[in-house]
Amino acid sequence: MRPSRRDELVRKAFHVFYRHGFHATGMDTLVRETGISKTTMYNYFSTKDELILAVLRLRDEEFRNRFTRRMQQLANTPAGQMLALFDVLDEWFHEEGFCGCLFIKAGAEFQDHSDPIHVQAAEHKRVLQEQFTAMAREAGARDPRDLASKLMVLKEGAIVLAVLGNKDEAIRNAKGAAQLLIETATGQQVEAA
Amino acid sequence: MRPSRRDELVRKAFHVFYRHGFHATGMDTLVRETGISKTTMYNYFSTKDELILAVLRLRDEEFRNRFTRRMQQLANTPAGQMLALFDVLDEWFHEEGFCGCLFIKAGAEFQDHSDPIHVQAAEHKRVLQEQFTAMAREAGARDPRDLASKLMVLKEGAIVLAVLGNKDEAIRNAKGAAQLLIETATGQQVEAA
DNA sequence: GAAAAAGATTACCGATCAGTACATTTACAA
DNA sequence: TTGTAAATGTACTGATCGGTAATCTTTTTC
Repeated sequence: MRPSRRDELVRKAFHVFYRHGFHATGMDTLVRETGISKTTMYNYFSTKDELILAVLRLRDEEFRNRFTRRMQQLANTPAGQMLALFDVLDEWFHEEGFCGCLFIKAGAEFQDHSDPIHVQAAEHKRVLQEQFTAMAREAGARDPRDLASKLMVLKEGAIVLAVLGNKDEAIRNAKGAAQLLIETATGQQVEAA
Repeated sequence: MRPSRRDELVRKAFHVFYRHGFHATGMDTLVRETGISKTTMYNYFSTKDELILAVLRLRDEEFRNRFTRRMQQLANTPAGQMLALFDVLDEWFHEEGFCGCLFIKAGAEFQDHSDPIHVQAAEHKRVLQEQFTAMAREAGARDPRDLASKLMVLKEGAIVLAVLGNKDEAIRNAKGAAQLLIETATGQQVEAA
């Protein structure tokens, strides 16, 4: 049981689900796009939902790792790193193939709150918010959870409007609002990169 | 050609699409849920996509009417009315059957930017932002479009986190951030209702 | 080099997909 | 009362849905 083949499936399935949606993508489409036979898929995952869950888990880990690492690269101070979230978002928005947040899509397509896929999507947001809360605490915010939650609101809003509106306007306004919030919450000036 | 029957179809189709998604809802499901025969449906709309477009148009009009009217009811000053957006959102979040924004879902399920359904969803956000811009101008904001866009970001973010996280936390933080933004942009104090 | 594990191939299952054909019923207007 | 159009029920199309079974080929492992 090589893990590489399974990872390859999950990674390619992510791209198809991300671009075309979960319900709109059939297993036969995945066979065609990935070149992996259906038998092999169902050896690794007994249902389509389990494959989707595996895709969400992989994306969750990679997405959070990438964002936190890049935020730390772009600024020195904790407060600056929080603001840099919106520069990382900016980079992401302008990548080729960007079409929104996989977890927002998952939450939208699997609305039932008891559905494991919905739960997994919600979990991603919860963990991310906890990471932001830790950063806000480091930055000396009066109410770290409060600041982190407000930045989360700005982040999700920016993503939605990047898809349905103007990327640059969305990120500019989200970042502007974030700067005001961070400065108000920490009492320190933060320079926009 | 009575318009009431067609409206009834669109209205009931909205509820099913809203709750279960577009791709996940088949035309046979709509027949079962609405009690309207498939033949009648295809008399009014020649494709499923056209029905979806009609649903979006109806929802767009009713949603914007309701929100602007309720915002005006809840506050007297223009600035207060803008902040009241988040009280109206709060009411909406706690309605039975709330499960997010139909236009965010439409934009997520129909990702192609040239798809008429995606265009229609984006148009809803654009018109709403124009309405907010007019209100921000009335409220004396230095840069009305800037304030309106920032409030849009907060609104969309609150909706996403109301679905995938905690409704009360989302609305509390969005409103708190909005108050700071409105006061900064207009230079006047705004009381939270 | 042989056993065994993994993958591919192909064909298939019943159910559902969007959409259509057609004959029947309802409702309203002349 | 009759003519007409809207609305209906039923049955159907070919395609696709998620998932399975059996057979064959490749790769790994001892």
